[in-house]
Amino acid sequence: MSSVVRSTGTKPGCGNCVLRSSGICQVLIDSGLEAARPTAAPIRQSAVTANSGRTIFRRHDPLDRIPVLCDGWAAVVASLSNGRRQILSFVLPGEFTSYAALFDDRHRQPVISITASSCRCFQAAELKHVLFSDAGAIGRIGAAIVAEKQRADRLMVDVGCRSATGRIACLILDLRDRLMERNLVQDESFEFPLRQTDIADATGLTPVHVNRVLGELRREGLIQIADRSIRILSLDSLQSMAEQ
Amino acid sequence: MSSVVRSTGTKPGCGNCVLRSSGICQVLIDSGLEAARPTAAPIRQSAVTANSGRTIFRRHDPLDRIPVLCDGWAAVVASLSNGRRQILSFVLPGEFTSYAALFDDRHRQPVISITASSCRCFQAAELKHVLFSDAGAIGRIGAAIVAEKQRADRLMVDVGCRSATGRIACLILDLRDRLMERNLVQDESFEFPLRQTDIADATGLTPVHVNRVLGELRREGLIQIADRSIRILSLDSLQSMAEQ
DNA sequence: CGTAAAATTGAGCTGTCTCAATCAATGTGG
DNA sequence: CCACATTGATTGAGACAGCTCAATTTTACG
Repeated sequence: MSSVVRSTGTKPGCGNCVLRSSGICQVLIDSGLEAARPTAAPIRQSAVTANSGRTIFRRHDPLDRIPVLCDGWAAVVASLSNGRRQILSFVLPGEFTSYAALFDDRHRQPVISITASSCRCFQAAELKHVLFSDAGAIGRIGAAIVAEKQRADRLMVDVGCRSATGRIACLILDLRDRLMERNLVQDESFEFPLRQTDIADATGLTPVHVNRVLGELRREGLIQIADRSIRILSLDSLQSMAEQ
Repeated sequence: MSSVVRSTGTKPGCGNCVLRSSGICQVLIDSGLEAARPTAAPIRQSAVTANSGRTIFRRHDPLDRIPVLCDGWAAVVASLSNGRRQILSFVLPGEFTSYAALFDDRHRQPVISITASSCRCFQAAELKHVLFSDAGAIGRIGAAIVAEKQRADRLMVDVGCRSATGRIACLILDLRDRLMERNLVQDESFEFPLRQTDIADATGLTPVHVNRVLGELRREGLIQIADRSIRILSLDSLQSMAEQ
């Protein structure tokens, strides 16, 4: 079972940390967690790293430290008694697992690592104090909460209303857009470490069916997947498939 | 298209308003919007009423006034270009359409009335000032945000992982639980004004199929629907159907 | 090089959808 | 107060998207 997680004390140790390039990051930086506030005492923090496919946080784990994903991809999942899983959201570098964490005292859903990943875990009380005492930060957090809500709504619409092809195309395009904001898309190509079972769990489909749809998209020359990354060969076509 | 809405100026005029019996209501009351704070200036507010099946708020309508549903049921919906609709949430008396409204400047999704309904619309700036300046209120709002998120996650899991019967059973049980908190369930019977198309749009199913499933549940003696209300005849059985 | 995990492919099945018709309930205007 | 119109519920028959089970190939990795 091994929620094998290695805590490295108070040394963050984010390797090629992309925190700086994200929206949240701006909130944290502007709030003075980083260089912008070198003289003030930094918020106490610890680090957590995990290999791929591990449980980083369990359901009901206390949220006295609020994690921000530094490196790697993670996912918030919910499991059902009938054995099925639903991926509620993918967490990209520089993101909170959910903004609800800022208002909660424990994780409501397990968080798993898609790739090897590392988090910074900020002392909850101190983080909230910094974030909520600055009007500018509150505004940015509000915007981020709204963005998270919109993403969740979009996923809901996808799974509720779209065909298998549409759901998968939407997922790819959604990830593309999010990574684009972070400058992690080059020439319509970006990291794509998801297993087909992950896609299945996120879209409410079967791994076998995901495979067939991806094969179809590949055969039609819309996408190319290799080496844990994807290239969109025909954005227009993919967007029109996403409508369905 | 008639987003036919009648604004009644600054007189609330909630008939048999159940605002007091809800969780949010407590926030508002405790924050001094009502009797608890009779001497201070009340937050300026207006009222909006709508017949059933109308658009109460359109996408992109400004959120300079934040609505709280006083009477009736409403729903937040998203429509797709392919003609399908997804109901993102049902709004019960005493609830915000979404807590994201507190951080946003306009409605992101249309809100429609399921039954004839009425809202109080609080001046956004004043409401936020009252809510965010009181530590106790912030705590309660945080709890409500978490609860809303959990409900959205649960819906996501339902639509992503469950059979048609499971989704419908979950929907019924979810509404029951929410109404129970407000003391609106008597003897396992409660108001249930949803059309079968509403259930279909909320569960990602077809109205025809919803009809067949409801018929099955009725024939098996689990539920009884009549007169816009429902009675759960066998809670245990319904809960076990909900697992699927 | 060997083993395990992931991807791929095939064949058959079924839950849900589509199309279409009928019936019941609820207004609505004359 | 009735004839009619409209909306919602119900039922049937057939189609198909996506699922299940199972085998095979490819990839990743120690």
